[in-house]
Amino acid sequence: MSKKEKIIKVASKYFSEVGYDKATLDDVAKEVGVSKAAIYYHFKDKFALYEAVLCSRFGELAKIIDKIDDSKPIEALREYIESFGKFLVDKPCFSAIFARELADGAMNMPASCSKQMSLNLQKLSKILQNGEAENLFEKENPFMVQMMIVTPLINYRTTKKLREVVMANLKDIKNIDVDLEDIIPNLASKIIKALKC
Amino acid sequence: MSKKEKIIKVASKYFSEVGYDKATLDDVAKEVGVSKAAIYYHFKDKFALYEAVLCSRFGELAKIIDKIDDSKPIEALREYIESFGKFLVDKPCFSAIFARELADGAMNMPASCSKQMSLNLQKLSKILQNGEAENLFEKENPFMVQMMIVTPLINYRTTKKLREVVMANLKDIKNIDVDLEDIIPNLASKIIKALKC
DNA sequence: CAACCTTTACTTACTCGTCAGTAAGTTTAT
DNA sequence: ATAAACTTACTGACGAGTAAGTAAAGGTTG
Repeated sequence: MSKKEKIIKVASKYFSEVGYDKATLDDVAKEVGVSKAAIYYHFKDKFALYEAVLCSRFGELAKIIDKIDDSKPIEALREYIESFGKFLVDKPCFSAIFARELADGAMNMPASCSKQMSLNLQKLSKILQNGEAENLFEKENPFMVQMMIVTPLINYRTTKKLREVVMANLKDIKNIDVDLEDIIPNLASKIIKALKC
Repeated sequence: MSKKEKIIKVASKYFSEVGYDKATLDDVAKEVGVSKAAIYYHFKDKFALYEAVLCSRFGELAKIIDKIDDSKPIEALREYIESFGKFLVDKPCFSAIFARELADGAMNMPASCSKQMSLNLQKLSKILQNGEAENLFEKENPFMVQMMIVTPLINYRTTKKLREVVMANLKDIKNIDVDLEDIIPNLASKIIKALKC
C-alpha cells in the first residue's frame, strides 16, 4: 500500500471516529508514520483529504448498487437494501462518516459524491416505478424510501454505545443489542411489507 | 425572556446550523447582545451550555411522549410517531442537533438526556409489547423500531439541500421535495403496516 | 561513464488565526 | 452595602497551513 493510500485509510478512521473537525492531521500523520507536511504533499488541504475519503467510498457503493437487476421489483428492492447493509458491515468507517454528512445537511459533499448518490437514488426510483407498474407497490416518494433504508442502518451502527446506556437504564428491556448483520434482512422484509399494495 | 434563556435559544440555533465544534461562543454572544464572558457567568463552559440546550429539548419531548395512552397499541404507535414528528416541526433546531448526536454515537450526551431517551424507548417498548400480547404486532427489537421512526424524520429535515442537488441531477424524478408535515402520517402508516401481524 | 540537472517524496521548524476560557474591574438592583 | 449580572481586555493552546531544505531516483548531455 502506498503512503497516499495509507493516509486515506488512517484519515477515514479518524474522520469516522471523531468527525471532520476534531480529526487532526497531526494525529493522522503520526499514525501513518509521516510528517504532517507529507499529507500536504499529497492533498491540497484537509478538505481535499476528506473528499478523497468520501469519494472512494461512494464510488465503491455506487458500483455495487448499479449492478442490481431491477426487472423483478420485490427481489430488486431486497437486494438494494441488503447490498447497502452489507457495504456498511464491510466498511465500518463509512456509517459514521455518512451519518455525519446527512446530519450536516451534506453541506460539504463534493459534487462527484452527490452525483453518485443521485445514481443510487435513480436505481431505487426505477425499482419502485417498475413495482408500481406491476401493481406491486403504491406510488412513493423515492427520497423518503431512501431515508427509510439508509438512516436506520447507518445510525444503528453509530449508536452501539447509546444502546448500552439505554439498556443499563431499562433493565426490563432485553436483547436490544443485536448485530447489524441480523438487523438487515429484518429491515428489508419490513420495508417491502410496508411498500406492498 | 431572561438573558440565560436567550443564550440557550441562540446557542441552539448555532449548534443546529453548524454543529458543536464550529459554533463559537463569540458568535452566540454577539447575536444575544452580551459579551462572551456573560455566557461564562451563566454556564461553566461551552459544553455545559450545550447540555442545557440538549436537556431542555429532550425534557420537553419526554413530557409529550409520556402522556400517550398506550392501551390501544395501533393508535398509540401512530400517536407516538406523529407526536415525535410534530415536535420536530415545532422545534426546527432539534433535528440537526439530534441527528449529529446520533451520528456521533451520542458520545457527549449527558446522563439526564439519555435517561429521558430511555423513558421514550420504554414507552415505545410498552406499546409494542401490548400489541404483541393482543396479537397485533410481531415481536420486535424496540431500539430498531425507534431507529425506523426517528432517523428518517430527523434526517429528512437535515437533507433539504441534498434533495435539491439530487433533483438537479435527476430531472426525471419529480415531487421529491415534500414538506416534513406531509411525510409524517405517511411514515406512520408504513411503520404500522410493517409491524402488523 | 560521470558530472549535471530535475522530479518525486518527503522532513524540520516555523507562522498565524481562531477560539475557549479567565482575571479583574464595573454597573445595577435590593 | 453587597450580591448578582455583567464588561473589557487579555492569555494560552491548539491546529491548519507553509517555507525552505534534503535525500534518492531517474533522465540528459559532453
